[in-house]
Amino acid sequence: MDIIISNSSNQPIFEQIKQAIKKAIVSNELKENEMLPSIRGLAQDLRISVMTVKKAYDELEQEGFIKTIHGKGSLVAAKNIELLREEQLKEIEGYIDKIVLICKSSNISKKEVLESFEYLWEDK
Amino acid sequence: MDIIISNSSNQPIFEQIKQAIKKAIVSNELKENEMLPSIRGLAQDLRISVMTVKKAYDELEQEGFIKTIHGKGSLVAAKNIELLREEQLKEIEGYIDKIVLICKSSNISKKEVLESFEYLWEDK
DNA sequence: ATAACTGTTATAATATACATATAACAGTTG
DNA sequence: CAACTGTTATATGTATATTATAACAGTTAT
Repeated sequence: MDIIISNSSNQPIFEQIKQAIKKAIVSNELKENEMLPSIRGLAQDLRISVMTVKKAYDELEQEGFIKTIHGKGSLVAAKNIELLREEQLKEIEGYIDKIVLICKSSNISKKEVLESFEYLWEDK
Repeated sequence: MDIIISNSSNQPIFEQIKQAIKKAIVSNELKENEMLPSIRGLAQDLRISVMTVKKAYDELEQEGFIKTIHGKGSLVAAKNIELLREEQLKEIEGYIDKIVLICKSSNISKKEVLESFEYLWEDK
Protein backbone atom coordinates (compact mmCIF):
# COMPACT_ATOMS: atom_id res chain seq x y z
CA MET A 1 0.00 0.00 0.00
CA ASP A 2 1.33 3.40 -0.95
CA ILE A 3 0.79 6.24 1.45
CA ILE A 4 2.04 9.64 0.47
CA ILE A 5 1.93 12.47 2.95
CA SER A 6 2.69 16.15 2.64
CA ASN A 7 3.78 18.56 5.32
CA SER A 8 2.41 21.51 3.42
CA SER A 9 -1.05 20.02 3.06
CA ASN A 10 -3.88 21.80 4.79
CA GLN A 11 -4.79 18.38 6.14
CA PRO A 12 -3.00 17.15 9.27
CA ILE A 13 -0.70 14.19 8.71
CA PHE A 14 -2.75 11.77 10.81
CA GLU A 15 -5.78 12.67 8.70
CA GLN A 16 -3.92 12.01 5.48
CA ILE A 17 -2.96 8.59 6.76
CA LYS A 18 -6.53 7.83 7.79
CA GLN A 19 -7.87 8.72 4.39
CA ALA A 20 -5.23 6.76 2.51
CA ILE A 21 -6.00 3.65 4.52
CA LYS A 22 -9.76 4.11 4.33
CA LYS A 23 -9.51 4.45 0.61
CA ALA A 24 -7.38 1.31 0.35
CA ILE A 25 -9.90 -0.62 2.41
CA VAL A 26 -12.96 0.62 0.58
CA SER A 27 -11.39 -0.07 -2.81
CA ASN A 28 -10.44 -3.54 -1.60
CA GLU A 29 -6.76 -2.89 -2.15
CA LEU A 30 -6.52 -3.86 1.51
CA LYS A 31 -8.67 -6.93 2.07
CA GLU A 32 -10.46 -8.16 5.12
CA ASN A 33 -8.11 -9.45 7.83
CA GLU A 34 -5.08 -8.26 5.92
CA MET A 35 -2.32 -6.85 8.13
CA LEU A 36 -1.58 -3.17 8.02
CA PRO A 37 1.96 -1.84 8.28
CA SER A 38 3.02 -1.76 11.91
CA ILE A 39 2.70 1.58 13.66
CA ARG A 40 6.43 1.75 14.23
CA GLY A 41 7.28 0.60 10.71
CA LEU A 42 4.99 3.07 9.01
CA ALA A 43 6.29 5.88 11.19
CA GLN A 44 9.81 5.02 10.13
CA ASP A 45 8.89 4.78 6.44
CA LEU A 46 7.12 8.12 6.45
CA ARG A 47 9.75 9.60 8.73
CA ILE A 48 7.18 10.84 11.20
CA SER A 49 6.49 10.21 14.85
CA VAL A 50 5.04 6.94 16.12
CA MET A 51 2.41 8.94 17.95
CA THR A 52 1.08 10.43 14.78
CA VAL A 53 0.56 7.04 13.19
CA LYS A 54 -0.97 5.74 16.38
CA LYS A 55 -3.48 8.57 16.36
CA ALA A 56 -4.51 7.68 12.82
CA TYR A 57 -4.83 3.98 13.67
CA ASP A 58 -6.74 4.71 16.87
CA GLU A 59 -9.34 6.73 15.01
CA LEU A 60 -9.61 4.16 12.24
CA GLU A 61 -10.33 1.57 14.90
CA GLN A 62 -12.91 3.79 16.55
CA GLU A 63 -14.63 4.12 13.19
CA GLY A 64 -14.62 0.37 12.72
CA PHE A 65 -12.22 0.13 9.79
CA ILE A 66 -9.41 -1.74 11.51
CA LYS A 67 -8.65 -3.80 14.62
CA THR A 68 -5.48 -3.48 16.63
CA ILE A 69 -4.12 -6.22 18.83
CA HIS A 70 -1.46 -5.42 21.40
CA GLY A 71 1.81 -7.08 20.48
CA LYS A 72 0.60 -8.37 17.14
CA GLY A 73 -0.37 -5.41 15.01
CA SER A 74 -3.33 -4.02 13.13
CA LEU A 75 -5.56 -5.62 10.56
CA VAL A 76 -8.48 -4.70 8.38
CA ALA A 77 -11.73 -5.27 10.25
CA ALA A 78 -14.35 -7.65 8.97
CA LYS A 79 -16.34 -4.90 7.41
CA ASN A 80 -19.99 -4.37 7.28
CA ILE A 81 -20.19 -3.61 3.59
CA GLU A 82 -23.71 -2.29 3.81
CA LEU A 83 -22.72 0.10 6.56
CA LEU A 84 -19.76 1.38 4.60
CA ARG A 85 -21.92 1.90 1.57
CA GLU A 86 -24.51 3.78 3.56
CA GLU A 87 -21.79 5.99 4.99
CA GLN A 88 -20.52 6.83 1.57
CA LEU A 89 -23.94 7.51 0.12
CA LYS A 90 -24.58 9.87 3.00
CA GLU A 91 -21.34 11.66 2.29
CA ILE A 92 -22.25 11.99 -1.37
CA GLU A 93 -25.69 13.33 -0.52
CA GLY A 94 -24.04 15.90 1.69
CA TYR A 95 -21.98 17.16 -1.24
CA ILE A 96 -24.96 17.16 -3.58
CA ASP A 97 -26.86 19.16 -1.03
CA LYS A 98 -24.20 21.81 -1.00
CA ILE A 99 -24.11 21.89 -4.78
CA VAL A 100 -27.86 22.32 -5.06
CA LEU A 101 -27.81 25.14 -2.51
CA ILE A 102 -25.18 27.02 -4.47
CA CYS A 103 -27.06 26.53 -7.72
CA LYS A 104 -30.39 27.65 -6.36
CA SER A 105 -28.97 30.73 -4.72
CA SER A 106 -27.37 31.95 -7.90
CA ASN A 107 -29.18 30.42 -10.80
CA ILE A 108 -26.67 27.90 -11.96
CA SER A 109 -28.52 25.41 -14.14
CA LYS A 110 -28.91 21.72 -13.57
CA LYS A 111 -27.49 21.22 -17.03
CA GLU A 112 -24.21 22.90 -16.13
CA VAL A 113 -23.72 20.70 -13.10
CA LEU A 114 -24.55 17.55 -15.00
CA GLU A 115 -22.10 18.41 -17.75
CA SER A 116 -19.38 19.04 -15.21
CA PHE A 117 -20.24 15.74 -13.57
CA GLU A 118 -20.06 13.81 -16.84
CA TYR A 119 -16.74 15.39 -17.63
CA LEU A 120 -15.16 14.67 -14.27
CA TRP A 121 -16.57 11.17 -14.24
CA GLU A 122 -14.93 10.25 -17.52
CA ASP A 123 -11.73 12.01 -16.52
CA LYS A 124 -10.89 9.76 -13.64
CA MET B 1 -28.69 39.62 8.12
CA ASP B 2 -28.56 36.72 10.51
CA ILE B 3 -25.21 35.32 11.43
CA ILE B 4 -25.09 32.38 13.76
CA ILE B 5 -21.78 31.15 15.07
CA SER B 6 -20.85 28.15 17.14
CA ASN B 7 -17.89 27.72 19.44
CA SER B 8 -17.96 23.98 19.09
CA SER B 9 -17.86 24.03 15.31
CA ASN B 10 -14.84 22.55 13.64
CA GLN B 11 -14.73 25.77 11.66
CA PRO B 12 -13.03 28.78 13.25
CA ILE B 13 -15.35 31.67 14.12
CA PHE B 14 -13.85 34.08 11.58
CA GLU B 15 -14.46 31.47 8.89
CA GLN B 16 -18.07 31.04 9.91
CA ILE B 17 -18.57 34.78 9.62
CA LYS B 18 -16.93 34.86 6.20
CA GLN B 19 -19.17 32.13 4.89
CA ALA B 20 -22.34 33.64 6.28
CA ILE B 21 -21.58 36.98 4.63
CA LYS B 22 -20.48 35.42 1.36
CA LYS B 23 -23.68 33.45 1.24
CA ALA B 24 -25.75 36.55 1.92
CA ILE B 25 -23.96 38.42 -0.85
CA VAL B 26 -24.20 35.63 -3.39
CA SER B 27 -27.88 35.09 -2.70
CA ASN B 28 -28.45 38.85 -3.01
CA GLU B 29 -29.74 39.09 0.53
CA LEU B 30 -27.01 41.69 0.85
CA LYS B 31 -27.08 43.89 -2.23
CA GLU B 32 -24.35 45.84 -3.95
CA ASN B 33 -23.20 48.85 -1.95
CA GLU B 34 -25.28 47.84 1.03
CA MET B 35 -23.61 48.52 4.37
CA LEU B 36 -22.47 45.59 6.46
CA PRO B 37 -22.74 45.62 10.25
CA SER B 38 -19.83 47.56 11.73
CA ILE B 39 -16.91 45.51 12.96
CA ARG B 40 -17.46 46.69 16.50
CA GLY B 41 -21.21 46.27 16.34
CA LEU B 42 -21.08 42.74 15.02
CA ALA B 43 -18.45 41.80 17.58
CA GLN B 44 -20.74 43.04 20.32
CA ASP B 45 -23.79 41.25 18.90
CA LEU B 46 -21.96 37.95 18.60
CA ARG B 47 -20.14 38.54 21.88
CA ILE B 48 -16.77 37.92 20.34
CA SER B 49 -13.61 39.95 19.93
CA VAL B 50 -13.35 42.85 17.49
CA MET B 51 -10.20 41.27 16.11
CA THR B 52 -12.01 38.14 15.08
CA VAL B 53 -14.58 40.09 13.07
CA LYS B 54 -11.85 42.23 11.58
CA LYS B 55 -10.03 39.13 10.40
CA ALA B 56 -13.17 37.92 8.63
CA TYR B 57 -13.77 41.31 7.02
CA ASP B 58 -10.13 41.66 5.97
CA GLU B 59 -10.22 38.35 4.15
CA LEU B 60 -13.56 39.12 2.55
CA GLU B 61 -12.05 42.32 1.22
CA GLN B 62 -9.00 40.48 -0.04
CA GLU B 63 -11.30 38.15 -1.92
CA GLY B 64 -13.18 41.06 -3.45
CA PHE B 65 -16.54 40.60 -1.72
CA ILE B 66 -16.58 43.77 0.33
CA LYS B 67 -14.88 47.15 0.61
CA THR B 68 -13.92 48.76 3.89
CA ILE B 69 -13.46 52.48 4.34
CA HIS B 70 -11.67 53.75 7.40
CA GLY B 71 -14.06 55.68 9.60
CA LYS B 72 -17.14 54.83 7.59
CA GLY B 73 -17.57 51.09 7.61
CA SER B 74 -17.81 48.19 5.20
CA LEU B 75 -20.05 47.68 2.23
CA VAL B 76 -20.74 45.04 -0.36
CA ALA B 77 -18.37 45.50 -3.28
CA ALA B 78 -19.64 46.14 -6.74
CA LYS B 79 -19.32 42.56 -7.66
CA ASN B 80 -17.80 41.07 -10.68
CA ILE B 81 -20.58 38.67 -11.47
CA GLU B 82 -18.40 36.63 -13.75
CA LEU B 83 -15.82 36.21 -11.04
CA LEU B 84 -18.37 35.14 -8.47
CA ARG B 85 -19.80 32.64 -10.90
CA GLU B 86 -16.39 31.23 -11.62
CA GLU B 87 -15.74 30.83 -7.92
CA GLN B 88 -18.95 28.98 -7.40
CA LEU B 89 -18.41 26.71 -10.35
CA LYS B 90 -15.01 25.90 -8.93
CA GLU B 91 -16.54 25.07 -5.59
CA ILE B 92 -19.10 22.83 -7.27
CA GLU B 93 -16.41 21.08 -9.25
CA GLY B 94 -14.57 20.45 -6.02
CA TYR B 95 -17.59 18.66 -4.59
CA ILE B 96 -18.16 16.70 -7.78
CA ASP B 97 -14.56 15.65 -7.68
CA LYS B 98 -14.97 14.23 -4.23
CA ILE B 99 -18.15 12.46 -5.24
CA VAL B 100 -16.52 10.86 -8.26
CA LEU B 101 -13.58 9.71 -6.17
CA ILE B 102 -15.86 7.98 -3.69
CA CYS B 103 -17.86 6.36 -6.46
CA LYS B 104 -14.85 5.07 -8.35
CA SER B 105 -13.22 3.65 -5.26
CA SER B 106 -16.24 1.62 -4.30
CA ASN B 107 -18.28 1.03 -7.38
CA ILE B 108 -21.17 3.35 -6.79
CA SER B 109 -22.86 3.88 -10.13
CA LYS B 110 -23.32 7.12 -11.99
CA LYS B 111 -27.02 6.35 -12.07
CA GLU B 112 -27.28 6.32 -8.28
CA VAL B 113 -25.64 9.71 -7.97
CA LEU B 114 -27.78 11.22 -10.70
CA GLU B 115 -30.96 9.96 -9.07
CA SER B 116 -29.92 11.40 -5.77
CA PHE B 117 -29.13 14.66 -7.50
CA GLU B 118 -32.50 14.82 -9.22
CA TYR B 119 -34.25 14.13 -5.98
CA LEU B 120 -32.39 16.75 -3.98
CA TRP B 121 -32.73 19.27 -6.77
CA GLU B 122 -36.53 19.02 -6.82
CA ASP B 123 -36.63 18.96 -3.06
CA LYS B 124 -35.26 22.41 -2.53
C1' DA C 1 -14.83 71.66 18.34
C1' DT C 2 -16.93 67.88 20.46
C1' DA C 3 -19.39 63.58 20.81
C1' DA C 4 -20.26 59.37 18.92
C1' DC C 5 -19.80 56.72 15.69
C1' DT C 6 -16.58 54.23 12.31
C1' DG C 7 -11.87 51.25 11.30
C1' DT C 8 -6.57 50.39 12.57
C1' DT C 9 -2.64 48.90 14.91
C1' DA C 10 0.14 46.83 18.40
C1' DT C 11 0.73 44.02 22.30
C1' DA C 12 0.12 40.39 25.53
C1' DA C 13 -2.09 36.43 27.15
C1' DT C 14 -4.52 32.07 26.72
C1' DA C 15 -6.20 27.89 24.60
C1' DT C 16 -6.09 24.28 21.45
C1' DA C 17 -4.42 21.14 17.90
C1' DC C 18 -0.74 18.97 15.70
C1' DA C 19 3.49 16.88 15.81
C1' DT C 20 7.87 15.60 17.72
C1' DA C 21 11.27 12.99 20.75
C1' DT C 22 12.23 9.96 24.38
C1' DA C 23 11.68 6.39 27.45
C1' DA C 24 9.70 2.91 29.96
C1' DC C 25 6.32 -0.64 29.86
C1' DA C 26 3.76 -4.77 27.91
C1' DG C 27 2.13 -8.49 24.65
C1' DT C 28 3.67 -12.05 20.77
C1' DT C 29 6.50 -15.09 18.43
C1' DG C 30 10.38 -17.90 16.94
C1' DC D 1 16.07 -14.30 25.23
C1' DA D 2 15.82 -11.41 21.01
C1' DA D 3 13.13 -8.95 18.01
C1' DC D 4 9.29 -7.83 16.71
C1' DT D 5 4.57 -5.84 17.95
C1' DG D 6 1.43 -1.91 20.54
C1' DT D 7 0.83 1.36 24.96
C1' DT D 8 1.47 5.04 27.99
C1' DA D 9 3.40 9.14 29.94
C1' DT D 10 6.04 13.27 29.74
C1' DA D 11 7.94 17.24 27.90
C1' DT D 12 8.64 20.35 24.06
C1' DG D 13 7.85 23.05 19.97
C1' DT D 14 4.98 25.28 16.68
C1' DA D 15 1.03 27.29 14.48
C1' DT D 16 -3.54 29.01 14.69
C1' DA D 17 -7.46 30.98 16.79
C1' DT D 18 -9.24 33.95 20.04
C1' DT D 19 -9.45 37.22 23.58
C1' DA D 20 -8.67 41.74 25.99
C1' DT D 21 -6.86 46.22 26.17
C1' DA D 22 -5.41 50.44 24.66
C1' DA D 23 -4.07 53.98 21.86
C1' DC D 24 -4.58 55.95 17.41
C1' DA D 25 -7.19 57.76 13.23
C1' DG D 26 -11.07 58.87 9.90
C1' DT D 27 -16.29 60.47 9.44
C1' DT D 28 -20.36 62.74 10.54
C1' DA D 29 -23.88 65.37 12.82
C1' DT D 30 -24.75 68.84 16.08
